Amino acid sequence: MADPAGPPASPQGPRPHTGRQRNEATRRAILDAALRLIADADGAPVTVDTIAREAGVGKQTLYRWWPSKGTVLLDALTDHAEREVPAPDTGSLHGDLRAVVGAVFESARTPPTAPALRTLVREAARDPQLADLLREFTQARRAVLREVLARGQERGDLAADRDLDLMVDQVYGVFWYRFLLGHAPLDGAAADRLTDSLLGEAS
Amino acid sequence: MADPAGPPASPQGPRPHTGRQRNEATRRAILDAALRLIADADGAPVTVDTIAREAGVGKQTLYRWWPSKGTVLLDALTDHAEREVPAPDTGSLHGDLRAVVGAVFESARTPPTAPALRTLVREAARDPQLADLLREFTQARRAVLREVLARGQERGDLAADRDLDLMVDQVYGVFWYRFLLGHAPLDGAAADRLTDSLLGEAS
DNA sequence: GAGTTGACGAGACCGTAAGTCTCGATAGAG
DNA sequence: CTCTATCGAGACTTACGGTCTCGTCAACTC
Repeated sequence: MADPAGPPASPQGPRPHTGRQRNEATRRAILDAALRLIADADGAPVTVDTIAREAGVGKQTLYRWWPSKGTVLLDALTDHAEREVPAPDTGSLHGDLRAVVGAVFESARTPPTAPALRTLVREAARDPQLADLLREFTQARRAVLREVLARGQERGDLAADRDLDLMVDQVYGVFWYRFLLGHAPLDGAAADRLTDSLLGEAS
Repeated sequence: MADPAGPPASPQGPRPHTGRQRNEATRRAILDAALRLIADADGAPVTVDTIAREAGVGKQTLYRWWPSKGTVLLDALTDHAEREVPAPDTGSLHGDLRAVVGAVFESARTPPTAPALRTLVREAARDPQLADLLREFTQARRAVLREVLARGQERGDLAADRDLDLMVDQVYGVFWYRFLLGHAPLDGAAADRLTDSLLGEAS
């Protein structure tokens, strides 16, 4: 009751906050350093000590705000990447599908996203918690693709008995497979052919 | 993996081999222990010390014959798995493709292959040399699938302009994607639908 | 302004696991 | 019998994620 000038929207807090406050510049420095290192070392492991030193920060500062190294890396990536994935609307299923596939493929070619993703997947192989977060991160992108397919099915551009989840997995399966192995390109031509293949249209 | 001491057909060898010889039982014990541990701990990391202790063997004995932990694991898996992958011949492209896809999917359900593969991929994420070996291991299986598709294309069951490499990647992409994420089944029904999807046949 | 509180940089410290080194014992070849 | 390479055992080194401590410093309260 004795806090009339306190922060608003905090009717429950027994004590709002005293003491030194979090330094935003420090947060940025850590995220920037992480992204820089993650992008430079393509796939190579990035250590916590390196991030802290690069950011000019103590390790404890890092662990005060993030529970693990993986969450820092993921935060650094998502902070840079767009959280929103716009669903295309070109009027035709073929056009929409081609747009989404192209956008997915494109994301793997623009640094620093590509090397960062590679590093992140490497880390996720050892860190189950990070693997969950990464799944959640990709969920939005999967949902957009599935939405496009469902719309096409409603309009009758896609057979009613097609397995949409399988089609989504065909796109993301090819994407990750080629992205991680690097044995075949993920360019526009590949996007064209995959789109045609999925819709049963031999070009 | 390492068998440089071939007594015959060695006109160049300055000294054939003196001293105590390699104990075959020891080799088997290591491989068996590795496979057992790899299968039990589904995806969980398997340490070198554990393998050595389980096999009743010194660590140095292990490192005398294998250059790294990953190669031991891969050797344990390939020693168990069939190196030869028979190409099916059902007479029709659809039948052959369905058979290969089904076999690929099936391999992920029979222990100890499935958990071993999972562990191996985890290790490969950190060990580039193991990643190469794993790629080489899967190469034979990819080749079989591509062969089936090429045969179908020659017979005219598949449009001449279809991208066979992309089709192979669709199969293995879906396989690995679902195998590692586990968000969707890899059963016979999925194999049916994937086969139909690839051949443009709405069932 | 004085005092309290919590963030800060720095770095010692711990646990774990891959890989190396050493040692005494042992087994096959000559 | 001797020479040499393998064996089991385990100490040791290195690397890294994560924790703990310490002295300092900034923001908020009284």
